[in-house]
Amino acid sequence: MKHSHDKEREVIDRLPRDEVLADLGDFFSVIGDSTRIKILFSLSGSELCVGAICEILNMEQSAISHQLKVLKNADLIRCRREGRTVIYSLSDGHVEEILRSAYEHISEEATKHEAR
Amino acid sequence: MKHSHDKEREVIDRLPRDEVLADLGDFFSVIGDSTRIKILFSLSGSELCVGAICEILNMEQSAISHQLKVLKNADLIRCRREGRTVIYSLSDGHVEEILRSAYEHISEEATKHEAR
DNA sequence: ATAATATATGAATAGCAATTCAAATGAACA
DNA sequence: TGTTCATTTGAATTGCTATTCATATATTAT
Repeated sequence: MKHSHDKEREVIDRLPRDEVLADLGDFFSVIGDSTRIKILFSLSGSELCVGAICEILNMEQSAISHQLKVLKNADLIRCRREGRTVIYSLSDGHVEEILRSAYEHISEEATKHEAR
Repeated sequence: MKHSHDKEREVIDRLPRDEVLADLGDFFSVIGDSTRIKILFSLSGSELCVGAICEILNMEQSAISHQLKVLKNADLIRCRREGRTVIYSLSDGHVEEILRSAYEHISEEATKHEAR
């Protein structure tokens, strides 16, 4: 007969490595902030300079700059300088895909709740 | 000639509603924690009772219970009682899809960095 | 009813993270 | 060079959150 802890062993064995799990957590916590989510959605479809993002989100420039740095460190966005302005854009399409997928998930949950 | 703020107006107009953005932020911050990520991965493929999750993550029961509650409030997992044990499982396949998609994103980023 | 097992809950603590404020950097221009 | 505009940076503050500890609830067995 199987030992009672065999099942747990198996689960542990097919868990991704700790480093990967930490990276995943980091990734999601970066996009798990409404300010950064807004920035990402703003950048999806159009690159923007810092000042424009400030006006769109109606937030102080310093706050935006700090958050842009977080997004950049996580490789979710990139930037290029053009004269005195710095223009930010999404670094690849993967982020948009994940946002869209989660957006659908949220929408489904919402309709489920409405149905009650 | 177009007013310089027209572009920003357009971006604002096609931004999801504030409530949706907040929900998205909440969703990602729920899965943006390595403990909760581990729980979700553990539950993907096998339902588990609280005690088993504690052993798998090697964490105190109370900490696990608190995090299970967060995941349950976010509708990411559900549970049923069976005798004195409570068995948790993922609430739908959407979560696994998002995890997998992010997992791929992380992996790609990792290889990009190695290539440098 | 009492004990034992499994899980949940509430309060407290400690660490982290978002924003603000003040100052610094970088680029264009007079 | 000095000035202005656009953005970044660092320090300080404030609010949030994960964990721990102690306790409560629920289920089963004696």
